[in-house]
Amino acid sequence: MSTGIQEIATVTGLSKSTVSRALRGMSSVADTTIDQVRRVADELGYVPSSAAAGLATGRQRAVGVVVPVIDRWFYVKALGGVDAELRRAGYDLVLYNLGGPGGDRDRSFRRSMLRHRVDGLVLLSLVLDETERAELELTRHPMIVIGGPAPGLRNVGVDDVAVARVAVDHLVGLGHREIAYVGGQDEAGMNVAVPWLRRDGFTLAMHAHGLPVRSTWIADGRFSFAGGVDAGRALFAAGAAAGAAGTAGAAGAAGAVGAAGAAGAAGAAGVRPTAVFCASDEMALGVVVAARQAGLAVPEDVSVMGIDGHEYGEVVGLTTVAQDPVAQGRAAARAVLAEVDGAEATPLAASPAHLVVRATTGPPSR
Amino acid sequence: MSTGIQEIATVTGLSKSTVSRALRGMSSVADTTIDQVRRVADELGYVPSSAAAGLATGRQRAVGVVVPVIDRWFYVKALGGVDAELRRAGYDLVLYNLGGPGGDRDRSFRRSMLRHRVDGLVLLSLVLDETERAELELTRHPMIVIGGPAPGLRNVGVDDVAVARVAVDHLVGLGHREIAYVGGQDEAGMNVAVPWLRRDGFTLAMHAHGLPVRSTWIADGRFSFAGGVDAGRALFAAGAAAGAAGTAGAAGAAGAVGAAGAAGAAGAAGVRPTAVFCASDEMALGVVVAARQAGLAVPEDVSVMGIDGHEYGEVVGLTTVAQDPVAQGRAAARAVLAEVDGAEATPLAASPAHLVVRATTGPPSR
DNA sequence: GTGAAAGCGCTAACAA
DNA sequence: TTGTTAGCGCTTTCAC
Repeated sequence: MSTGIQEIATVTGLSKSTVSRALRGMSSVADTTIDQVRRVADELGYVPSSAAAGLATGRQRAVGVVVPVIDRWFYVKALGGVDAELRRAGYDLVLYNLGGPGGDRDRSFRRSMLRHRVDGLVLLSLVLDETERAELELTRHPMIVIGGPAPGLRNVGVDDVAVARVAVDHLVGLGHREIAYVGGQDEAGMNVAVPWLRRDGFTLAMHAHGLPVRSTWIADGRFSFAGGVDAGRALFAAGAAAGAAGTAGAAGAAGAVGAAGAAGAAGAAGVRPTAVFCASDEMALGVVVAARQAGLAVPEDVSVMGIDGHEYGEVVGLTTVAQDPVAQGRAAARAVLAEVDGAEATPLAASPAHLVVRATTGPPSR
Repeated sequence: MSTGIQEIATVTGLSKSTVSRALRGMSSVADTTIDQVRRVADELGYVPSSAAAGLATGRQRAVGVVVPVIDRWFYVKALGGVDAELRRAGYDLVLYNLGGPGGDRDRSFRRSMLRHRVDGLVLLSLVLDETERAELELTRHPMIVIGGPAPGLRNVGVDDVAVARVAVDHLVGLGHREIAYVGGQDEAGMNVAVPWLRRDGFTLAMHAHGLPVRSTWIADGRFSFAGGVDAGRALFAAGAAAGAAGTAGAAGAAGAVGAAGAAGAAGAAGVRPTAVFCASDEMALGVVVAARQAGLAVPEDVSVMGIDGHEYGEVVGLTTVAQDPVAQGRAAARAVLAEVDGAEATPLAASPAHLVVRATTGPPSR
């Protein structure tokens, strides 16, 4: 096809090797030679072949990122972080999207999927089964997971149990005792560990404070905005009418957006919680919408908080325990890259997360 | 390193060529041979080398996707669509993220970036300058852009002017005459064409209805949620106090979320628009928040609509002109794939978009 | 239906 | 500092 290293060699009268070295700017080549080669390469419109280089070196200068689905805030952010670090190192990023539960997860994992196209792998929040692990191991690539801990693999991520504790502590510190939890499995994300860890963290923290965890206050928000709305509706169905009249005027603002009929949703019987802790900001945002639809003022009637540090939450004043997925992505990328370069696989520290108190949490009114 | 085609050959007593053919299931190979080869390959844990195959065939079975930034709703969705189609075809997806204005766009475009690692390219909403175009052309890869039309390249995307017209028609049909527009350049997205086209479409449609386009009602929402909030605040600053008292009770719901101080923002002097048309749902969502913060009921005091079909908008009842970025991604991927396979580059039809009337638009109250 | 041999475009010893 | 010589692991004529 097009121009190869050979052409440059003939044009310059140099050998292929020298051209190759010059192109890579190796110090053993005369500066003048380098310049000349570069110039000729430019004139000829030379485009290097990563396949050839890869074949020769055994290094593809690319790392793969496996995501359960892409359209999730956390994955997108983490992907961005991985990407930034790879770009810095001159590595390409090959995206392997499992496409959710509907996607042919099995086939995707067929070892041929990897085909030695990448030198390492970053797995986003997945828990692999034995077969999958085995197939991946087969490629002998450095691997690291972002998100939940995975057996046998190094991982970067926050301490989910601790994060949940921080949230509960905040709420309890404000005076809340009736705290509901919105979590649930992220079916689409196929992430198993994180939801459980956060929920366990919630339960543990509640127990630590001597507070009861009512089963009717553990709602499923499917880790999505819409799921959060649903969970909120269920949670607030019980005492909706009461709260509305009391504070609607005081809040000073009204929003009719999609409010119709919300109060009619079926919900847990009994009293309404004074605070709702959500395992993700997207769900928390949904719960806030549900609260408004149910005629409840936030945080006067009910406090709501999440986990993540989502941009929308910032704009809207959502209290949260913020983590930094971009940094996690970068850290993961650096780790694989280091391992690709032969470094020892040292254990990784938990990523930081910190409480960000904004406008959706406050002391309970009763 | 590990197992190659050769090992399988020696173990089975066949030749490399036959093994190669068998592995690819070519019809010229005996079925029994195919089975045998496959079995041995499995036992040996054989992993094909895409680099070697690529070198030999000149085909990498991978296509590159160039995005200005990844963390934008549209790009993520489109990326998902491209990915789905590529996976179907057994192609890998190499992600080239320009990383926004801060990212070294120039360096990224260096032709060596592409290195023949991919057989084709899908460009998300970018307008390239001459140099960039030239460098990309150099690789002689089939290319297609998603989003705005780009000179000299095929593109898939909605007819932005028409979409804006549909929106304006809807609003005018409802009785609105005082319509504001929230658009602006998406600096991060580095997309030039689309914002202009939508704005032009808005202006054109307004003129067609004989309606005035006030310059103070053309606000910059930076194509983001936060930008939408800012734009909305500016737009609503003028008549905030008046609207609030009138409808707060009627809306039946109150939200205190981050409401403090919004009314104090500087805004355009004069009267408030009765409707706001936003060039994206994210901005529209922001405008809705700003309206609520300004004490305005939606759609009683002001109608708001966007473009996109964002999931959040659905939950929240946002009226919009929905497009399908996933389908656009698929279409683009199919087009490159076809061209990679030698098909003629036939022109692509505009992608469909349709009005989705929900709860944020209604007749004007004055 | 299978084998032999010649590369694909580059890098990497080893010489010079 | 530069050139020579082998491959890297696969596909692909062209024979058999």
